[in-house]
Amino acid sequence: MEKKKNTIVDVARKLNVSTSTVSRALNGHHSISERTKLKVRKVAAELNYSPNNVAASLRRGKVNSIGVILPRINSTFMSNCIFGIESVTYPAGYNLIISCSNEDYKKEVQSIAALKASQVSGIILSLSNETKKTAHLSNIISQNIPLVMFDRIAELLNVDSVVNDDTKITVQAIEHLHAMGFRKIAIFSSPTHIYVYKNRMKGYLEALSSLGLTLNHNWIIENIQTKEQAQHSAEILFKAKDKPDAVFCTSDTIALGVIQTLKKLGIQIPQEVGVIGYSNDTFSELIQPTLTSIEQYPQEMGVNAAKLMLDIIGDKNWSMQVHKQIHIKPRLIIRDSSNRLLTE
Amino acid sequence: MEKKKNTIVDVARKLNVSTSTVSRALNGHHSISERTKLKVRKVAAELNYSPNNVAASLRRGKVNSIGVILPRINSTFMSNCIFGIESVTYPAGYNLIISCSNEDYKKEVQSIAALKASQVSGIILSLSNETKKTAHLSNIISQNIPLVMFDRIAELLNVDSVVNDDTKITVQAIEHLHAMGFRKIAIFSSPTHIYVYKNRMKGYLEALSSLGLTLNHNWIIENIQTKEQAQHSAEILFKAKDKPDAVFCTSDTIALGVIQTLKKLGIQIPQEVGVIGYSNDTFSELIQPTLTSIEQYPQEMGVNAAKLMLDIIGDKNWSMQVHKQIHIKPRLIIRDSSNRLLTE
DNA sequence: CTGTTAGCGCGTTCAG
DNA sequence: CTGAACGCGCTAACAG
Repeated sequence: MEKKKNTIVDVARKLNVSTSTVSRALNGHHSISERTKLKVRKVAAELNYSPNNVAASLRRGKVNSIGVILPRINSTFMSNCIFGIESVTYPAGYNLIISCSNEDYKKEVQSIAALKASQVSGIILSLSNETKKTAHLSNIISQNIPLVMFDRIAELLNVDSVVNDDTKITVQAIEHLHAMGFRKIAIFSSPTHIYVYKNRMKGYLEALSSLGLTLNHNWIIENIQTKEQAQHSAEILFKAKDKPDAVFCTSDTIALGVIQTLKKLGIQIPQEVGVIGYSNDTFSELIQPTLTSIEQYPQEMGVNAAKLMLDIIGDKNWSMQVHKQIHIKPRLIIRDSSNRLLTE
Repeated sequence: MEKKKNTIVDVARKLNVSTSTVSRALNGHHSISERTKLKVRKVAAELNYSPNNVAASLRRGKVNSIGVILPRINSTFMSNCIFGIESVTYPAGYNLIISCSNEDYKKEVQSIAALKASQVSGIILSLSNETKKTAHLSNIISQNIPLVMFDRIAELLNVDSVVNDDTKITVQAIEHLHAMGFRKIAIFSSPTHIYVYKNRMKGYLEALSSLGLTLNHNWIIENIQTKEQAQHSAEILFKAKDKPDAVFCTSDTIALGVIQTLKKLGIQIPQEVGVIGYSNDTFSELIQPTLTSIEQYPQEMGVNAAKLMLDIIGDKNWSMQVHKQIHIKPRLIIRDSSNRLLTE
């Protein structure tokens, strides 16, 4: 019953060859005859032999796994990123060790340490909300462990990364609102110390300035993280005297909250107020009114982050000094919530 | 620059102690004085020493990772399951190696082999659509590698598992339709060779029989996998003479397709036709009409699958002969798409 | 409380 | 084309 697992020694013994021969045969070494390879494979299968990657990794000094640390795992955006990453790393023979920081700085630091201890070939990372220090990342870099960041990157750190052109697409979104006749545009944003939200805010401000729209500080709502917070802030804003006529939101969830509040207050969308979201979540084309949003191509982001990682791992002359940044171009998807032309 | 990583030997040398002392100190062994522990930790930090888990795992004969194989990774249901799993395995000190079978039998088999080679402590699995043979699983079991299945389990295999009471909740859903006055109830189902769909179909048939409703074979649509297929089949069904007055769908995506077709055909929901989905996807409460659906508590399923796994791993006298099955009770969430009382 | 010794399973020299 | 010998970094006996 409780027989021990067969090792390479068992296979070798049964064939009366050395373990080196078995090792080479199973790894497809060219200096082994086809006949021997066949025999070895046959016996290995008979014994239900499965190579011990732990031992192999120790010997090789190299592990076939890549670590991934994400702020969340159960969001449309992030799960599609993972999907993209996996589609590249799996065919390349890498395991994916996934860790979720839960937007918690401490857990992010611990996860980094755990992955480092596991000797992963590299780490793909998107920062948690709470991460403001980056010593844990500098540490990784100084140890020559390949690091690729995506979406929420650490701007000041010199690493390979995959990002959206958040600023540019936000400018485009605001221009679209302007073209639809909206002039009093508010923004509901998640915390702007985070790279992507900082850039969206930047785009908002740039667009307002270049379009000659007045900037009203009461219309800049930051630190919105949940639908409930969005509803709350929207209720206050739209009951005030000085109301905006459009809201640019840095996520679809926020936009959903805004829309729900506007409906509750009996405000017509988009006739009275236009709304734009961000991320193109599944529900955005299903709600009433359908939500104008920004497609970020998360799967593509994952694919590119993984490719970048494989490039680094495979590149013997990889220099810490040179870094690539891949820009994935997002797309503004215009739907009813901002489209006055449809209704007037 | 390219200095080699510090090992336990470097730490020991610097302190003029043995490697065992360092090892024990860092692992919190009780027979080491606090003073020594402190000194060791200090020097380890100075040298930026990070233990090599690969070597430790080889020595211990035990790896601190758990493998997870899922048919998909970017679905609300599955990503919430992962979230639940991670919330249990992380605090217990396990890495999560995630692999996506992409509903492909071959990839599932390969992933099993890869995880086995990685010496994972156990495997948590939900079957791919295409999996009909289970030799790869029997193999795992025969090697005493803990296996926990959830949701789409292999019924004939004797393993620990976490499931919903699909049959019972489906009966309840059909009874609800009956209570709302629907009598001609159709079913749109994904392939019924898969455990969960088989049970939903079973519940449908049981309920029809016990309620004394006539069973019309034209109203049993199987093998629906996508929204488009659902739309197509709904179009045919609702243009036919012999129309049902309600549709029970085995997923929200299918229900969405049905609803879209009904709207297109100008059929009133729920006045003329009632619709029920399955999974309680985010969009189900956001569409028009809001969709009656079944909450499966995916996060709970993940949590329980992970707990089951830790139990097995921790249990020295674990017997292959005894298996637990945890039932997560789903909940019928009644919304407008089936609720005639609201509208009549 | 600490040190010595041995070996986990494999891949890779170096010899033939 | 194949074998012998070594050691990757660590932990667990055993010994003091």
